[in-house]
Amino acid sequence: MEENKNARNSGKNEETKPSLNFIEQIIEEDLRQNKNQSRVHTRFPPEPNGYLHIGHAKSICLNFGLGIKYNGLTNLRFDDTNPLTEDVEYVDSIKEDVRWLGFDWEEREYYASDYFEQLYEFAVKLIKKGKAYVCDMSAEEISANRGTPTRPGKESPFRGRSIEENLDLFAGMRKGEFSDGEKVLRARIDMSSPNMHMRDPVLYRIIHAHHHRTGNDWCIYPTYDFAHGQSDSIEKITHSICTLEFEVHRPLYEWFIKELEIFPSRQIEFARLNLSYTVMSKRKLLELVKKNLVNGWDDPRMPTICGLRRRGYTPESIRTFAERIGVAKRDNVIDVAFLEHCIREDLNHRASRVMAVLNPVKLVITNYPEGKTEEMEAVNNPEDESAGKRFVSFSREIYIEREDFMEDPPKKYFRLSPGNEVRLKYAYIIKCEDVVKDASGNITEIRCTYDALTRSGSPESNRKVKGTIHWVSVQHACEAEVRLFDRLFMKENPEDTADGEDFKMNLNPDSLKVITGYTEPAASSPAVLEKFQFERLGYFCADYDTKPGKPVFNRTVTLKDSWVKVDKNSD
RNA sequence: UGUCCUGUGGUGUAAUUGGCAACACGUCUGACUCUGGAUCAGAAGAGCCCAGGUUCGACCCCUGGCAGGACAACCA
Repeated sequence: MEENKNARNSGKNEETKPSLNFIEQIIEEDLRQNKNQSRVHTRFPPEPNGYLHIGHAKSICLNFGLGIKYNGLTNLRFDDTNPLTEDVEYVDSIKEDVRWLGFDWEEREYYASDYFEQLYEFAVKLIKKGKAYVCDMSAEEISANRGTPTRPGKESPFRGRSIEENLDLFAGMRKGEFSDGEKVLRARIDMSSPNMHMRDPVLYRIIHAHHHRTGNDWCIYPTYDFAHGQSDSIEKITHSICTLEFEVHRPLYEWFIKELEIFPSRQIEFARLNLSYTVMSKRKLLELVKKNLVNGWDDPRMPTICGLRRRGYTPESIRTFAERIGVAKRDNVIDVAFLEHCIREDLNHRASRVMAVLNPVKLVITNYPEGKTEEMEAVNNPEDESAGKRFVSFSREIYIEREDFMEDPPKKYFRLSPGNEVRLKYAYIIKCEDVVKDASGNITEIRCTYDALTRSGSPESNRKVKGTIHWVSVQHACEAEVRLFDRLFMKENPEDTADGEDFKMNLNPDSLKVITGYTEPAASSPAVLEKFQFERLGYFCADYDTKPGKPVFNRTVTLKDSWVKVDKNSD
């Protein structure tokens, strides 16, 4: 007993080996057995019919991460088998996003459409083996005859066609002798299989449409089931990783490998990412875009990669996020707070600090000489000395946040209030002497005095005051448009709607607030996507809409704020 | 009422593959602080879906339940 405990403890202290997720365990077992000549080859296989989102990022990081970890390769393959929904616009954005995330597929950019000829030959092979047939039933008829999960289906009357006839008909399909929907090629498996996907699945359908890569070369297109696994085989993918909903397809995936006698890629399924307060389905995201409920795919409130990028997320933060959420087979919902934690953690180390006042109220230091200006030394990043220092101009009139002043403060309020002292960051300790209000009682000006001995850095500046607040000199302030984002949905699970209601009911009406704020000059002409921490407020990054002299900032995330809790508790 | 998958603190992921549960986020204390940030120290929180069984011993094995999810596009 004692010995066991000691052994365990010492083992823990020596090296806590990062535990392997179940996919890594499978791979390492395969490696141990020297499968595939100990080769690891994965692929990321998006369909170019939409923009990538954070859920895809999980898959990208997983697939490319495995390739890197096991010294293998990872392909980028576009699963472009449906000309009706796909477009080059999407392949371009997908490539950009994968690259931005920091992954490199080198020369291995593949397309399922590149394999159309070979896939066609595979189909012919199946026909010749008597394992596929041309069926003349309509989609509705096929569906009606497929049965239900609990009831077996009925065999197609065309199931018994001769190999010759099937070959001839299939060739005719390719040649364009039939119209859309007139015929399909089906696998001949088992109409009474308990697995719906084994009930003579459709392999090819007729679609007279222009394909973004093959143009009008084809009018028959393979279905997912007949394209995906075979593409894996063609590329000699060792581990074909996909999400859970394809689990029931695996028997079919393996059936094709067996019947076609092709490279046995191994399909492994994992649970897709769900994020609280977020919808992740392409269909729903598309709907938000189409109905202008957001401003496009790259709206900073969107969970798309391009949206997160515009919001101010870094590739590193998304990668560590993807790594830390882990991979398993059980359904999961990750708290967005965790994503936010990852970006804060990253930005904390790399974002330059700057002072900005977003909800300004003027403050006049009555005993400070008019016209005088001082240059206050400020640290660019306390977490990174190499970020250096800068000077911030200080003068008699400054802006502070309205929230940093209260006429009737609660007990634990550390900020400015009548008769109270507070430090102006990098400057002086001031004391509130008076408040000026307009006719309706709104505070228009706060009047203070300063203690000249307390200038930051000076020998006698060490007097302690409870609060430190940020400020911007009125005379030196730079105007900026600032976009404050909040979560897009008010409900933790936006798809959980009362009967008949739509997920859009749960949209947060206040997810975007646009204001004008003041920053110090250091943030007056940011590069696009340049990141800052506005002291005490949060992380912000320059939006694409930034013009010379007209900065636009997006709030990436607020800083953690333990005051809101204190405030709430003091009610 | 078919087949397949899943079921560990609030959330997510672990447990050297049978030795009474760890890490992260979150929460709560306290220290420190010219960001009520960061950092540091610490605490609470699951007894592993349930019931049997095997075993000296089970989160890990067996049996039976229960719960959740996936599957009935010529989408992927």
